[in-house]
Amino acid sequence: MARGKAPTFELQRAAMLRAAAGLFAEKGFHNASMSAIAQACGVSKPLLYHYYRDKEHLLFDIADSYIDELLAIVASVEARKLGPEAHFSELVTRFMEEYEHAQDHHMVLVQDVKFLKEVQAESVAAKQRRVVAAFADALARVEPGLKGRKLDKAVTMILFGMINWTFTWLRADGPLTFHDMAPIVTGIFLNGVRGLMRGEGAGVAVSGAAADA
Amino acid sequence: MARGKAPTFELQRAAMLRAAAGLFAEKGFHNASMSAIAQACGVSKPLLYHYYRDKEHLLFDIADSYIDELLAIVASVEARKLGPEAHFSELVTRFMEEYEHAQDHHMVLVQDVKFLKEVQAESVAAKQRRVVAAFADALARVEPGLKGRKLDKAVTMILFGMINWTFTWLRADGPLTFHDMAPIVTGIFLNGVRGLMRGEGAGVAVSGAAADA
DNA sequence: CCTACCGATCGGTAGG
DNA sequence: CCTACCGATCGGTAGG
Repeated sequence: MARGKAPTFELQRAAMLRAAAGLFAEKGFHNASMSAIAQACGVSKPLLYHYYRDKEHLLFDIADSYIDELLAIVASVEARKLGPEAHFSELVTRFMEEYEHAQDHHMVLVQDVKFLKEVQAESVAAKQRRVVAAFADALARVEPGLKGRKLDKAVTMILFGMINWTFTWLRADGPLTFHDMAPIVTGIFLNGVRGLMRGEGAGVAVSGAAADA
Repeated sequence: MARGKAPTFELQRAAMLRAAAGLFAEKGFHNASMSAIAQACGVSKPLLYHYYRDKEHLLFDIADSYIDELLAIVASVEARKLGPEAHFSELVTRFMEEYEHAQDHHMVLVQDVKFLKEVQAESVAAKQRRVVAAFADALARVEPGLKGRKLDKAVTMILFGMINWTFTWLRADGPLTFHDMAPIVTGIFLNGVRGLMRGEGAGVAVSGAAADA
C-alpha cells in the first residue's frame, strides 16, 4: 500500500480521512464541501486533491477501510475458537467496542455509502454481506433451529438493528456507554430468540408468519 | 388549515409532498433538486414554490405530517384500553404496518431531519420524544422492573432499533413483509427482556453494567 | 385583489 | 503547494 511513499504520506492521508469522516457524518456527503474538509485538516483544497482523486474517493476509502476493520474483528474472534455462545457474545461485544471509537466512520457507512457509484458500492456491499454472514453463522451455531424456519436472515438483521441503532441515540456524555450495551443486547437477543423458538410469541402466531415467508 | 383554499389545493400539496419524500429518501435532501421534485409531480418549479416557501418547508412538512401520523396511531391504540401485553404488541404491529406504506417518509425522518434549522428540528424532536415515551410507558406496564434498573431508556431504544432498522434491509419483493416482522420483533423483544430481568444474561454480568449506569 | 401558473434568469457556490 | 479560476448546477425569484 505505502510502497515507495514517504512515511508522512499515509499519516497525511489518515488525517484527511478522519476530517472527511467527521464532516460527512455531521453534515452528510453532499452538504460537506471539499473546502471544508481541507480547512478542517489545515491544508489547501488542491493538496487534498493530491491525496484523493475526488470526493467519492474519500467516501470510498472511509467505508472500505472501516469495513475491513470490522472484518478483521470477525477474523480475530473466529481465531479464538470459542464455544457457540461465547463466540456470539464476543462478536457483539467487540463490535460495540469498535463502534465506540468509530462513530463517524459508521455513520458514513450507514448514511452515505449509497452515493458511491455502482462498482464501488457493490465492493463495499460485498464486504458488508461477509460481516452479516459471520453473524448469521455465529447465531446458527447458538440456535440451529432458526434456519429451518427461514427466520435466520430476519433475526440476524434484527440483531444488527439493535446494535446499529445505538448511533442515533447513545450520547458520549450519557450514563450508558457502548461497552455497557453489549451484555444488554446479547441478553435480550439470545433470551428472546430462545423464547421465540419455544413458541412464546407473546400470544401471536409467529410460526404462521414464518410459514408464509 | 384549508380555510378559503380551493379543494384542489390540498391535493396538489399532497402530491408534491409525496414526490419530495420519494426523492429525498432516494437521493438525500441535498442531492435532490427542487427542479427534480417539480418534474416528478409534473409542475413547474415556480408552481412548486407557490405551494412551499422553500426546500426546507417541504422537508419539515414531510417529517411533521409523518410524525403526527405516528402520534395518531399511539392515541388510537391507547384509546382501545388493552391489557399491558396486548397494548404493547398492538403498538409494534400498528407501527410496522404504518412503516410498510410510509417508507419514504420514514427514511426522510431518519436521515434528513438533521438538515432542519434549530426551531423546526426541535419541534420534530419534541414529537419524536412523545412517541418514544409512549413506547417506554407501554413497556413499563409489561415489565415494571426495568425502570428500577435504569434500563428503560436503553431497552426502549433497542426496540426502536429492531423495528426501524428494517428499512435498511427489508425489500418489498422479498419473502418477508413488514407485517410479518411484528410478531417476530415482539416475540424476541418481550421474551428477551424477561430473560434479561431474570438475570439470564448469557453468562454476562448484565446487572453490573446497569449498576454503572 | 385573489389564486394559479409560466419562461427566463437571478445571485451564489458546488466540485474540480 | 498556492492563488486563481472554470463549467455546471444549485435554490430561489424576477417580470408578465
